[in-house]
Amino acid sequence: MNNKPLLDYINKYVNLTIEEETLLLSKIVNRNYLKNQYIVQQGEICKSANFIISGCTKTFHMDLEGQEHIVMFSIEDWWTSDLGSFITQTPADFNVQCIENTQLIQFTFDNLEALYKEIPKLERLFRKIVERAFVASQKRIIRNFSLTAKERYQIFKNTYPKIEQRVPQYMIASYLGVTKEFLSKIKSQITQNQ
Amino acid sequence: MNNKPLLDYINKYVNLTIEEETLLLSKIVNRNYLKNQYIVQQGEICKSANFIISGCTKTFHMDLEGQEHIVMFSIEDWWTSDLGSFITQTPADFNVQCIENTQLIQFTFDNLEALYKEIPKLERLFRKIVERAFVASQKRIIRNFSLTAKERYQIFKNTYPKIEQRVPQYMIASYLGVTKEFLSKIKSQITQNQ
DNA sequence: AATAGATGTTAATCTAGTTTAACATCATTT
DNA sequence: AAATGATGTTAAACTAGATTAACATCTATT
Repeated sequence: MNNKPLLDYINKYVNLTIEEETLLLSKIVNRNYLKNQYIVQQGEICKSANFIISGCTKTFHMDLEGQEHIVMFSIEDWWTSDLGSFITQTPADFNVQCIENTQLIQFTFDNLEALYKEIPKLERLFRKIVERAFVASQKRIIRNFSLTAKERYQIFKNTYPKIEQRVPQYMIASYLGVTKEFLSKIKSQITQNQ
Repeated sequence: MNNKPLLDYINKYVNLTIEEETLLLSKIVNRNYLKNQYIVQQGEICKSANFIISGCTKTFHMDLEGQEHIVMFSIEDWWTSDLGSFITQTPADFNVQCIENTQLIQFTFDNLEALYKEIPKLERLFRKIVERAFVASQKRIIRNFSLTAKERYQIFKNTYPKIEQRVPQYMIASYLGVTKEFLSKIKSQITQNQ
């Protein structure tokens, strides 16, 4: 049970007393997933908000043609979930699947609601988490309509160099919203110009 | 000073005492904007969260080529702001401009922070507002990559019939992420098939 | 009522990104 | 070491949507 990364993370936003920490830890579940396992499946209600201790996940939507569209990769010290489904307790639009063996800490919806009542300042913490998720979502929309695929790739590479190393090219293509063939073309264009 | 729509709205999420209502009303500003005036300008820090009493606004990003990309229209009983800029108090990515004369209620960043301290349950209210904004943002991302322009137009028409009547076609094209010429083509395709 | 400016349509040409398909490379299993 | 499957590359033909440009319609102002 390695809960330190979570407590360190929370302490960046709000200060908990020892009693509050103990209460919080009593409401979480530590869980391990194997590579390729699903944490959330599209169509089911997302039952937990998950803080990653180790590993890597992809969050993707599968459209009516059966095509995967990745919206996010998550690694250590990040959250992963279908936050929209979790928040509204309605069927998920996204799948969250492990692309490495992944160890995480889960907050169920009911436990989190109970925690809000007992530790109101967590309301502030989760407001800030949702705010950050919202800002990231908005920035992604802007990038998608105002930049070319090549520009988006370069920003991705600079912003998440660790992730670029860690996940296969065809998943990065899906994240960027292009085919793997076109990403291959972009990469050869970039290496030719330097 | 017509503050009733705001109080009705808030009461759907949290119950305020008379004293809390009075305190809250002391921290807001009522303001009128004329058609074409800007509530937020890209590059400036967004100073207020705005609740619309009457009127209509568009929220758009201007890219490096000078092209407008509308991400949202807002009408009565909705919020309008560059929420990302407001939350983080960093330069706005978006412009918010009135497309009709617009009457709104403004919360400044500092006043809202003060209100959180004095009325902690407002933390819950604004968590929920941000959650809803986040969900809408995610749904828009999914629509943009999994649907064609024609499908997106039909969803827009069904979801916001009032707005479709109220704003010019070229703004709807910008919202959908296509040129006004292509939207015109889509519309003639639709009318031909019925 | 005439002019100007804002909005909408149609049609031809163009392009960023897709599709298909053939082949290359690498790791894992038998 | 051979076979299988997962990943990556290249190139040709194709398409959704953009661009350009000419014209139509509708206001609002003088």
